[in-house]
Amino acid sequence: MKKVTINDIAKKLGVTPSTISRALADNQRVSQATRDKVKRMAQEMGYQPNLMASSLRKGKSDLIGMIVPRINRHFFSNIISGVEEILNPAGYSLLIMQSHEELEAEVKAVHSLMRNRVGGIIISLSVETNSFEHLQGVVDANVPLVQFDRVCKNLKGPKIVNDNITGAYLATRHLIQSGYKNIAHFSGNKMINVYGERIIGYKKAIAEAFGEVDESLIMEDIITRDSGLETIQQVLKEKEIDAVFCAGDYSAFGVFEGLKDLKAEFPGKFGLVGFGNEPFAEMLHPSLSSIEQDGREVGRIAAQEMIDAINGVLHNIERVVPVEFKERESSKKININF
Amino acid sequence: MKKVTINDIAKKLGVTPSTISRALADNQRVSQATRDKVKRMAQEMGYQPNLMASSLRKGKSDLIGMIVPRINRHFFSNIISGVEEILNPAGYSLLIMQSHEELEAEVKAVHSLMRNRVGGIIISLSVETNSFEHLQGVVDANVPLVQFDRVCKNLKGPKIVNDNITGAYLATRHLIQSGYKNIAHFSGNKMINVYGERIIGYKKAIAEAFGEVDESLIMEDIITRDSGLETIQQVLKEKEIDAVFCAGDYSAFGVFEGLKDLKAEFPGKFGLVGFGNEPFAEMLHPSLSSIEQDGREVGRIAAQEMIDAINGVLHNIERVVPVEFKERESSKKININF
DNA sequence: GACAAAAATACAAACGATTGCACATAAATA
DNA sequence: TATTTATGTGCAATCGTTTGTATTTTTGTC
Repeated sequence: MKKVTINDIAKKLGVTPSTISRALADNQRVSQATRDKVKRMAQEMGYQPNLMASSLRKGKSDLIGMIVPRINRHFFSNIISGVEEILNPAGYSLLIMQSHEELEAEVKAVHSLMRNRVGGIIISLSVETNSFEHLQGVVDANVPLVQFDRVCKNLKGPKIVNDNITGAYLATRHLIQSGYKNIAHFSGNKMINVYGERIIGYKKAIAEAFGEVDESLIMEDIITRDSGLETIQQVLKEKEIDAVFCAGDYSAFGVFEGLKDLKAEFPGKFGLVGFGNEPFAEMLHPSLSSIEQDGREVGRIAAQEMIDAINGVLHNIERVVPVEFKERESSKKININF
Repeated sequence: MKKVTINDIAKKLGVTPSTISRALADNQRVSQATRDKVKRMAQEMGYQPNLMASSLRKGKSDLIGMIVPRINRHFFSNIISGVEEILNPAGYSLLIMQSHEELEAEVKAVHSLMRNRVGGIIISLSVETNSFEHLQGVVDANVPLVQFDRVCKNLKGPKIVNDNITGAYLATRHLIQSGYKNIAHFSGNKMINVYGERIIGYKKAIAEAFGEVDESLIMEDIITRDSGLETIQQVLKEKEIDAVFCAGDYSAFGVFEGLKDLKAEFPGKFGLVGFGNEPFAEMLHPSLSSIEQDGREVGRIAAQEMIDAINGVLHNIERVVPVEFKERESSKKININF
């Protein structure tokens, strides 16, 4: 029941462990005949290399750490799939941790990954993350750090982000073209790149159409369903708005619920667009217009950047992945009743 | 930039590495004074233990492998969270892999985890899995194997499953109590425990109410949205049914779409219940009745069983986690029009 | 102050693989 | 035949910890 090692094979074949090691690695220094013999025997004995020993000796592991806010977000689970798609065939395995949007958990996760001597870390920051020593530590330890989606520009290394500006611009422009005039934007914390960029896109579209932007229509820290619901209820009492562009689908759903509760004429008199295109977006009635982010592609690029970095080519660039506007019922043309 | 090891600390403090090792492990054999001194120095030097070296020496790792069909299923991502909740504080990390419902990927994942010398494997089988050598290999290698949800009864070790029979029974009984008489069941592959059990629950409720079961109303291999949609369209042409109990929410959503397309009077003349309570279930209009599975709890139990197994107490039992029926609009009382 | 018992630390061998260097055999050249 | 040059293997150290055993130091007792 004991695990078979390279030494067991060596003994069986009457050669030394070093020959076995080389044979299995297809090293030219051992003859083809021996290589075949060794491989056959390894197979037969059910040998599985001990990657811990190997990594320890080689000083690098084939484990890649990945930290995401939560894995049950459509976008993040797609990214994970994209990363796996590239990394697994290349012989790497993923050590996945969730930060649950908390800085403390993120710091712990980073340390845990470092203790496990991962070959690199792929991360999307938690909303809480406002200090970066834990990540600077990764960089300083010479462990490749690839960031995606929610990134910190001050940290060296590749950053893969969505085209948030264009996405927000398209969403807002579409609402404008549908006839809506007073479009609010429910955003997140604008210090976080993704939300900051979406605000820029929103403003660009508004400015283009109406000349100036009413800053009071931009509301921060509304990314959950509950806050979306509460805010729309509040806002409709105070302001004259006829559409909302939400920086996330969950808050958009909160708005959606609020509108239904208030028996608003929606869609038709009120427009709504989300961001992220969660699976439920198209299932709603009316279906929710949203911005689709290509998570798989983000993941694939992140993985490729990681492999490059491991091989010594660390690109200090930001790669922008295009997004797509999904037009659905929630933002359809305004009903003009004379 | 070099990683600091216990040898570095030892040299700095003028003691041997073994003392450092013991001090950090709070071993009684080293004096309290030395322990404090060592810990302070370790902290100061930014020491992070090399878990690969440690695992190699100890012959066991703190990495736990986890294989799920897909992480973007609400149920599975909840389970992962539940597992993390128990395992992370206990000092273990999760190596997560997806089988994407394919046997080949599952086998590869198992081998990859074994090469990484994980301390144990927590798995839910792919739908394709009909041979079990890869898992028998895990058991034979004395690596704890904890199964959940989709399990193989022939493999030794803990199995954590939902109360599928009761869930299906409740769902079906509710449709009956709502006045529906011809209730079809869209199932999966009945060789898989979860689907087989749901069929049993369905039959039990039907038999209890109507005396006998019309086997032709049980349709297999319908777990995707597309197959749900196609099947309902087909079935409604051929049979007189007024309700469907689906073994999953995705197929239920397919049925949902089909009913809308056909402009069926739904709900009211047609009842529908799903299984799994995906987040979208309550967002639909009409909202979808479903069976809520407590994924977190399943995960917590699986993790606890894993810890027990690692500590030498491998329970060869099946633990059944209760489910909850979520009554919503899609299964509301039938409209009787005289 | 001598001596046993207890406490603290040191020594050294593992864990399983990798790899620079040395060594042997065989083939090629002088 | 002697000598060089490939070619294939073996030797032994190493990666960073852990841990059984040996050794030293401290403490306590008479």
